[in-house]
Amino acid sequence: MSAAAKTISSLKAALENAVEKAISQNLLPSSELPLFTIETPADRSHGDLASNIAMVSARAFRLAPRKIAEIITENIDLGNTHLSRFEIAGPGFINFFYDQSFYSSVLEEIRTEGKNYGRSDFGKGKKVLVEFVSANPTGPMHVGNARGGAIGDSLSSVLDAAGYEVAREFYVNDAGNQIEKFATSLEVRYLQIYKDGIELPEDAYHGQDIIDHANNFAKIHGDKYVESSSEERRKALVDYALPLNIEGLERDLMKYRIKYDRWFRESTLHKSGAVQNIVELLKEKGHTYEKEGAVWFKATEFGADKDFVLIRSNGIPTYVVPDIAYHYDKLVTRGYDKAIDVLGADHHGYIPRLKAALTALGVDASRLDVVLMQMVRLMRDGEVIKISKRSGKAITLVTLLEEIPIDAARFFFNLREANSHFEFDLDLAVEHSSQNPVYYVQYAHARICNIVKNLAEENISPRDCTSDDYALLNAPEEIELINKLAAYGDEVISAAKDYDPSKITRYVYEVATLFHKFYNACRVKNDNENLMQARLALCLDTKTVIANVLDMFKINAPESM
RNA sequence: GCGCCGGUAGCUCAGCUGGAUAGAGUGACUGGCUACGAACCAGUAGGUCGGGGGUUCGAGUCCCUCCCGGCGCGCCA
Repeated sequence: MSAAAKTISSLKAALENAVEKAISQNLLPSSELPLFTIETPADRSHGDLASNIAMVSARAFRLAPRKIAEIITENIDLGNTHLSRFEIAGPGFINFFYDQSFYSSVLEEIRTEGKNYGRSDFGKGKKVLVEFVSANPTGPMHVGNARGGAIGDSLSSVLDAAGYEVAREFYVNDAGNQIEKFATSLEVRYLQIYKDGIELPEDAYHGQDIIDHANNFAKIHGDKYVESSSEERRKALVDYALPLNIEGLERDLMKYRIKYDRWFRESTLHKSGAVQNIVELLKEKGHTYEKEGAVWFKATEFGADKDFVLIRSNGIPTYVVPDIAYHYDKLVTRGYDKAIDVLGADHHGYIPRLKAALTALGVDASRLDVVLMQMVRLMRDGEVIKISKRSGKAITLVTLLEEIPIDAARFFFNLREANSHFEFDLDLAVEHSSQNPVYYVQYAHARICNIVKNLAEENISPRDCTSDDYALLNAPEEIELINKLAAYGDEVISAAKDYDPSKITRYVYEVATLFHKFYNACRVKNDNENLMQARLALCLDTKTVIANVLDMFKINAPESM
């Protein structure tokens, strides 16, 4: 447990003991203590930690909050809490202040833990499967996938740091209707090379990539498939193009520094009979009925807003069935404790259905969590770029990554919480990339490396510091920076709890801000050797925290820039 | 029509399970390199937290209602 977390839990115990003691001495009436909080006030003049214990218990003890606060503080024992001073303020807050031992222990902790600083066993090794991007292999990825990729990959890393056993997975939709559409599109484009008057259907894929596939296919096989059966032709085209597309997805995501533990093929669920099995299971349990030749699932009995079709009247399952089978596979067959899906907000209506089906199958649906991601609005020249899949004119992930640095893309797409509507300004990301917040953070890291280098050239190297050395760090800029570094472990846990890795992006930005302020206010190199070493230690600890975050998010932490 | 998400400074967004004077970046204006990198820092200006009710010691945060924007509501995926 980090020094910060330890202090909070010991303070909580001290407050509870003080109340107990006061009750036993009849200073407070015997009554149950309501839930109270301990938090870090926004304004540090209100202490390092503040509790509302006196205010929330005013009713229970039938005393004025400030009076209760007095009684509690008269009976509190702050030994071993890293807190020495307190004051009663405002409507009845009790504000506590760290003593010097707190700062020393934080700095010492970071120095010893190094790369492990911030990691915890909060998740207790629970197995979680994070599925993200899972773009259709029928075409290139778009900007929305860039956001999904950054969020999913970063979330996985955060969960890992918080003590979960994490696997990353990409679900490949290599079966079903969209593959048929893919086949149709390829077929038309191929035939168009040799014949006139063949139109591409409105709802087919209109992108240039389909035309390229058809042309390349024709270069290899010529007109061999023009006169063959449509079935044969479509199969040959899909067998040619689909693997290329899947390889492309893998390659492009790798370029984006995303490496999956597994690429899970939808087709394996069909081959293994898992899809059919789901329908059979639901039928056996009596959760289905037939209507107009189709098989329906009684989803309303399991919390969904309406029933839905499992097997169409033409005998083909709807897309939901393989999805149910896939999640059943994650949670039951493979036994993950949690399945987390990062999905676009346009899928939100389908989540209750999926959960209803899992419930009907006897799976605890709360084991499936969904991180909904709002759409990205792409801006250029102050105007929204409309994403049109039909025309194939969407900005692809590859194009985007050619235009902006990977570091910037990963940082930028993980800067805003998933569930917020997000505007991506291409002009800013491309033309003014030096203003991108990622450079601000990287610059802090590079600055520290530079300080260390300069001192080394003067034969000054870091040594172990004593608590007396650390005690010299008492400028407001120094104290604030240490406080921020101390909070890292809790920030990771909080981000893991909320499935919100963007909190850590914002956190590391704040660390950089406080470092830059410190840098401008306090010179590391100075005449007081002890102070210089203490500041050097603070620099190195800051570097550790920044590097840990950037490594976690697979963003470069440069020594110079 | 029903459901989900959002509406906080000119713009883009934070605001932890309701807590003390609502924050940051960016844009505007003003300062700071003969000192460890100015890709930085300091300062000024800018707010009826979409509107209106309610809950309580206390509301940007919870409840109700209305307005505006995005997305869903298929035998598409």
